Order: sequence, then C-alpha cells, then structure tokens
Amino acid sequence: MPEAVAPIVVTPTLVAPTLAAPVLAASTTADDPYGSLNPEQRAAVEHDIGAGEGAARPLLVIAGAGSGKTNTLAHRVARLIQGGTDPQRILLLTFSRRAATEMTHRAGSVLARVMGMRASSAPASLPWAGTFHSIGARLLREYAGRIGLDPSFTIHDRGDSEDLMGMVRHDIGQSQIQGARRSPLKGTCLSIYSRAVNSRDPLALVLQSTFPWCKEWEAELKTLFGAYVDAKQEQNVLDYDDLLLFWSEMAADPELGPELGALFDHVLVDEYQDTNRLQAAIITGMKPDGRGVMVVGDDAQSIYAFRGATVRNILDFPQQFSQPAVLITLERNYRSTQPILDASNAVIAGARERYAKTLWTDKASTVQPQLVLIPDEAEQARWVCNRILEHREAGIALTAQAVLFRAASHSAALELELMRRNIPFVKFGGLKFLEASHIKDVLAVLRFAQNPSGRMAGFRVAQLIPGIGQATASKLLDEVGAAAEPTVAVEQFAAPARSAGDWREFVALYRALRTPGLRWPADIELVKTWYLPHLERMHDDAQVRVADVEQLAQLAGGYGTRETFLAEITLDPPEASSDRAGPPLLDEDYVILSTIHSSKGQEWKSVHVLNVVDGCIPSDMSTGNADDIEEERRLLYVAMTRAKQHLHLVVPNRFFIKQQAQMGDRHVYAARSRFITPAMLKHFEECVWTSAETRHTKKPMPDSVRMMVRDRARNAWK
DNA sequence: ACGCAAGAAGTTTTT
DNA sequence: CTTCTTGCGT
Repeated sequence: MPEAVAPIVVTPTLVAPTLAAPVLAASTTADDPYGSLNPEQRAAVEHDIGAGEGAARPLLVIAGAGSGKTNTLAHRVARLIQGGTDPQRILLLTFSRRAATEMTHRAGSVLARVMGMRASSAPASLPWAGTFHSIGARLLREYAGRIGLDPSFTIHDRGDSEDLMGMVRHDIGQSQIQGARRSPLKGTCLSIYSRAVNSRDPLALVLQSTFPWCKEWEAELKTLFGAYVDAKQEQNVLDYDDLLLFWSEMAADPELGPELGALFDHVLVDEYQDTNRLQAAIITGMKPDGRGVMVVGDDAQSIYAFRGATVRNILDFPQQFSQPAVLITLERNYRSTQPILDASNAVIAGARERYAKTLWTDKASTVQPQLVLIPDEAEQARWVCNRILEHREAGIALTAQAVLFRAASHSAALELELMRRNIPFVKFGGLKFLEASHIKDVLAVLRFAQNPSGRMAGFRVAQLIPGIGQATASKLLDEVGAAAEPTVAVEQFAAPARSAGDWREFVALYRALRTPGLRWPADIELVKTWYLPHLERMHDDAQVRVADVEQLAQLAGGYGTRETFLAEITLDPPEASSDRAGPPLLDEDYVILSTIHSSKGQEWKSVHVLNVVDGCIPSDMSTGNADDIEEERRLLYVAMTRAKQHLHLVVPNRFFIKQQAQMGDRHVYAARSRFITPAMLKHFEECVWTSAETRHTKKPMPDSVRMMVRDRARNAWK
C-alpha cells in the first residue's frame, strides 16, 4: 500500500545546483529526481552529504502523518548511494518487512533516474534493509561463534514461545492450582516476560503498571522466567525478544559494539516512535557518537507501548549522543484534505507532551469528516456497507476504502454483513497464517529436523501420531536430547505398540529430512505427503487447511534453504490465511478491514472507523493510567489520518461485549469517545442514523431509554 | 500411567 | 476460538 507520494511540485529555486555530487557529473538537468521534494524533505535528504564518509551528524526527522516520510527516506538512501556510499554499508531498519521492500524499491527507482544516463549500473539492492528482528537474526547467526551461541539456532514464534512457557511451567510444578489461585495463562506469562525484557523494567514494575491482576504471582513468575531462559538455552532456540536482547548485548560490549558499528556508514531507522529501549540501546551501542544515524518518526503516532515501545526514545533522541542531533520537522501533509486534518489536529492537540507541529495541506475541501450516531452494531455494519457501496458508485474503488477498528473482534458483525451482500474484503491483523494449527504442524516438522534440540517442535510433531500423547512425547525428546546422534535416537525409540505403523512412517520421514543431500523445496513435499493423511484424520474441515498447506509449500520455493525459510517465515509471516472469506485474486476489488495498529503507514481515499466510543477507543482495558489513555488518543489520531478524502467515525449507542463467564454476552450503553470533545464537534458533520431508515426496520429506541443511556455513560467515567 | 474427549473459562493491539 | 481441567477409558 503506497504511502503518500508527493505530487510533482515545481520548485524552481531548488533544482539541480546543490546536486552536483562528487561521483556523479551533473547529469540531472530536466529530470531532477529530487525536484519533487519540499524544502524540509530536501534538507533531510541532503543532510551533511558533503561532510565526508562517516561524518554526518545525527539527524532526527519528525514527520507528521502523510508528510512523505517514506519518500524522504527513500530519497535519502538514494542520495547516499549517489554520493558514493556502498549500499552494503547502509543499515535500514523498518517496522515491517513490507516497509523495507517498499523503501528499497523506491530508492532503486530514484537511483535509476539519477544514474539512468550512466551505463548499466544495476538498481541498488540494500542487503541490510529489514526489521530489527530479521537483521538481528542475521547478525546473531554471523556472530554466533563470538558470543557462545550455536549458529544453528531456530527461532520461536509467538505460539512456540507460549508453548515452551507452558511446558516449563509444568516441569517446575507451577501448573497446578495453588489454593484458590489459578496461575495466569501461559500466554499472559509470556507477555509479562516479553514486556519486562523489552522495557528493561524490573518485573515488579511491569506487573504493577501493566498486569496488576497478576501481582500476587511475582515470586512464581520470577522462578518461571529463569527456567524459561534456561530451557531456551538448552534447546538452542531464540524467541523474538532474544533477537533484540542478544543484539543489544553485543552492541553494549566494548569490543563487539564498535565492531558492529563499523560495519555501517549509515544507520537509518523508520518509525522510530515505536522502538523500545532495547532497540534504542542497539543504536547507541553501535554508534555512540551518533554519526551517520538518522531516525524518522512521529511521536504523535506512537502506538506500540504494549510491546515496550516508548515515546521517550524519540523525545530524548536529540540528547542521546556525544553531539546533539539536528532536528527537521515535516509538517506539510500530502495525503488528506484540510477538514480531515483540522479534525485530526484537534484530537491530537489534547496530548500532553509532544513535538509541536501542526499539519497543513493545500488540499481544500468542503467535505467535513462525519460523526455518525447509530443505534447499535448491527446498524453500524449496515450503514458502513451502504456507504462503501455509495463511494464505489462515486468512483472510489473498494481497495481505496478501509474500515478500521481497535480490536480484531470488532469487525465480526461487519464481516457478516459484507458477506451477506457479497462485498469482497480482506482483513489484516486478525488471525495469522502462522497461527493456524495445521501450518504450525508443518513448520514444526521442519524445525524438528533443523534443530533436534528444539523441544517444542518435536513435542508437537510426536503428538500428531495417534497413540502418542504428552508423556510419550516427553520421553522421546529426553532420549533425543541425551543422544549423540538425534536421528538414531528417533529410530531406536520404542513407540507404544498401537502407534507402531504411524511411528514407522514418521521415522522414515525424519530420516529423509535429516539426510544431508536433500535439496530444499523437496523437504516440504515430503512433509506434505506425510502430513496430509493426519490432517484428514484430525479435522472435519480438512479441505481449507490442505489449501493452506499447499500455499505454504508454494511460499517455500521462494527461499534458498530450509534454514532461511524457517527464520524468515517466523519473522515475516504472510498476512492472511486462506480459510477466511478466501483470498481474493489480486486483480479483484476488495475492501480493506484492518486493526488500527496494522493500518500504520497506509492510506485510503475513504476510511471508516468503527466503535468510536468510550470502552473501545479508549479501550476499557487501557484506562488504568494516564499514559495508556494518551496512547489510545494517538491510536484514534493514527486512524483518522489514514484518510485522504472521506472520513467517517461511527458511534454506536450500544454495543455488545463478551462478558467472561458472569452474565454471558450482553450489551453495554456507550458514549462517544472522550477524545471527541464537544468543542471539537464543529470539525464534524454530525449525522444521526436511526434504524427506521434501513430496510430491516426496527422501532427506534424509546426516549426513556436514551436518557438512561446518557446517565450511565456519564456516570461510568466519574 | 497414559491418551483422549468433553466441559469450563478467559483481559485488546504485534515483531 | 483457544487453553486448561477433569474424568473416563485403555
């Protein structure tokens, strides 16, 4: 999804002269690839270019929403290469792999334009562009020998990590109910652990601030986490957090840190507002004087505190290094109309601490954003569908329209309505491909072959065989762990008599997978052949799952080796699984459904935001402290600033929540989000939509109920 | 002792 | 929809 592409603006005063780069004779006459940049963007692109290699002062670019951030970074990269920097010595850290690809691609096309005249210099590729996690994985594998790490480590995804946490907890005897207290879910334990690692805060503080309902488990958790770390070590596996943690340890080492830093002349970081303290430590460790470091971000769009990100990173950046950073602010917005910006600016103006900036645009419009009051979620779904179709009739393709929401489950009603009306859609941020159990199964087989010490993989695989449960699987892994040659241990394992046939087949598969000469995509074919019968046996809906496995096999072909496939697929999972509404073909038109978090960096002509009510935004789980609420405000801001032409905030009066256990599902009366204060209403066109206006007519709610609604809504926040 | 199936319960957002 | 527990069957 392309981010704001700056329109070609003629800026005669700024063309060519400054561009006479050392390596390149001024071949940029009519077609100046930097001509489309505005003065601030250009300042960022040209920052300390002539200063000599490795001399650029640290640079902080505060880039408001839609201000052409990606474009600026891409031009900067191109400019560096044009100025003689070796692309291999540029480290480009982005939030997602997709962003890295996009950036590489765009930098390549700028370069092509610059160097077009010159012979056949191939478009630059950036070998060190990627997420912190994927780059970390590569560096760790390369430097494994230096830090006492076995380079054949495998990487646990979220699910594996949870399972390992659960298993460790069981092993140390914490899984039993202790009195009336029931230990937190293994997933929660992992979240707590991860949060503590990423924020570098002591456990007690993490519990206090983020997981107060688990406070009484502090002692047990401490023991558990210790055992968890030991288990990872023994099994030669790393989890997501380790990739950052180990990297930051290397960066902090007086010998290794500078060595790593010396690999790169330039370190560029995108979405810096969403980095955590570990990631900041990596940067400062590698480049203590800040030379060649450029970070880009927007403190107003920091929305990842739950995974340890801290706004402090960007707020404190100017003082991080031995020399102060240069600050450039991009305030010109190329994305939205002025009325949309006015409303968004009003929302973010309420934030407590931030770099002052006010977005502006020259895109005038008379269309105000809409604030739509609606009786309930069902009506909300119908209304949104109506509006989507209207927009499409007005010439806005479905792919240029998005519906955003706070939590993945909030789109359930809408999805049903879309399906009912045959409106194709794709959902981002919900169930992930990798989380589907059948995909996990296949990957586990491959991981178990890759790294036999990794218990989670083997544990999962063994239990696919009928007659083998947890106890037998543990026994198997104990023997594998103790054996000098894992394959032999598997072959000699005494499986239960009733599993004999299935076990033999597995042994044959395993031996084949461990055979050295095997050429990569062949592995996954073997696994598929072995796995499909088990899939049929275990699931009624085997059909869709088979399709997913096929898709995985397809994907596998794109990777060079089993090792890279396993590493990359866990760090950069494909977005959607095919068992939803079915993946629309690429040339089809479809609406985008996305969590607000996953909408980061994207833009659409029309944007609907669902459930703009207190309890959803801000989420009622995040109203504990002021910082949480501030983050929710930024979340709404991010959602609103995705819109180019049309923005609709929908406010259902009543919405359903899944109440755990106590009363079953029930609905709750809700008020407009606190972030849209009465004073801001002037920025919106208010529409009231009653159910009488839809086809499946229901009577409007009686007035007496409405009064109660307001009272309840008011009282709820006193 | 172990495997398996049925039933109850469960705090969002993601690399 | 999962994960965790319990209870019944080998």
